[in-house]
Amino acid sequence: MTVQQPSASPRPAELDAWRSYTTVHAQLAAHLARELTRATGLSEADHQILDVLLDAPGARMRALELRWALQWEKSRLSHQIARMSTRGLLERDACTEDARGWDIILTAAGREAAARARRVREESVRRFVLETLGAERLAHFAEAAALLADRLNRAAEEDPDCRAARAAVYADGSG
Amino acid sequence: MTVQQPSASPRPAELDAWRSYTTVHAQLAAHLARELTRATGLSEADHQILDVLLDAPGARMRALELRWALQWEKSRLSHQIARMSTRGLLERDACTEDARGWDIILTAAGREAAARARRVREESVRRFVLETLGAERLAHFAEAAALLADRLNRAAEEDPDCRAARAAVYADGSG
DNA sequence: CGTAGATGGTAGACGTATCAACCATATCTA
DNA sequence: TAGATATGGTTGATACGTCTACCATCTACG
Repeated sequence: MTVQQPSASPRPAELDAWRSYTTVHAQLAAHLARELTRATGLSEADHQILDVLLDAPGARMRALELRWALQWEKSRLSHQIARMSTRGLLERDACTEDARGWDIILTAAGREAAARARRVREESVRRFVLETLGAERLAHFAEAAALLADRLNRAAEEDPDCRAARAAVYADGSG
Repeated sequence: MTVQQPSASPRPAELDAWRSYTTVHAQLAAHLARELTRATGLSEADHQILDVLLDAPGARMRALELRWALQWEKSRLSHQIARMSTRGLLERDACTEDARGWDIILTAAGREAAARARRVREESVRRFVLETLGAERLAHFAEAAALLADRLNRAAEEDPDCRAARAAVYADGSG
């Protein structure tokens, strides 16, 4: 019979699932970012950098390592660090092992902001994500994320021009 | 005994799961956006607008409806529409039902770009997401997204100041 | 050694996202 | 009907992300 639908497209259900998923994800991310900003004055990007540095020995880390941890482009990191250091959250220091590189260090203010931001974010994630999905579903998410990370790494190998996923991705769930 | 770990924090596993998930999601999104841009010259934002309009009757829709569908802030949509109309992808037309509003219409070029972008994106999602996760796991994603959407709507009701999720969210999986 | 290529990081330009302030129209209420 | 308030949309400032080009240093290989 092949009933042709008037104007609606015959979109596969899977793609609709993907679309609704991405929409909700964007909203959730926006909401969490807004909560963070209201509570701490920090942007999402600020928080990500601070949070990684907070766990680094001596609150110090090479820019390169930061890039690996966050999977950011080098230009993005460079700009972000420049902005944050003018705000006194971190400092650059010469890197001994490679004269091209820099060590990034949390200032006292940065350390405090990082700790505060972490608390706020943990609270938000607990309240919005954990409570809603439960630990089990969240674990499924992480599992799926690991699969996708593998896929991205494979793509990066096949197409070296694709910088999206060049280094190993932090998604194996074991730190 | 209480063996205190040297410098590593006692982060709950769930929060690590969340972090690795968000990192991978960001990477995947970046990768898909890059594929789209390379193939069509369109940004992710362009694509989202075009894709919604493509299914609208007459390829015409009120800006307000676009905002609902995409869950964007009005300022964001306004800027984006301004940019896209200078590129000839869409046009504004007076709205008959409310003199404050505007109808947004795809131009011929916009319609073509929208169709092309949709094909490219579907290809990418199929190749990266569907193939990797499988339909079942993706359905779980959509299901989880629906839960999160409910949670966001609830938050929006409780706190009217939170514009993040004011209107109904497209996440019930049934269009 | 010395040169060629790769790599860490920076700089500027441009597109994009958010916030706050604003204008015009709509709606509600006295 | 008039005034108060809410709402659709625009504007400008600012922060953010990406791209391209670039500089300095490192590494390989002659």
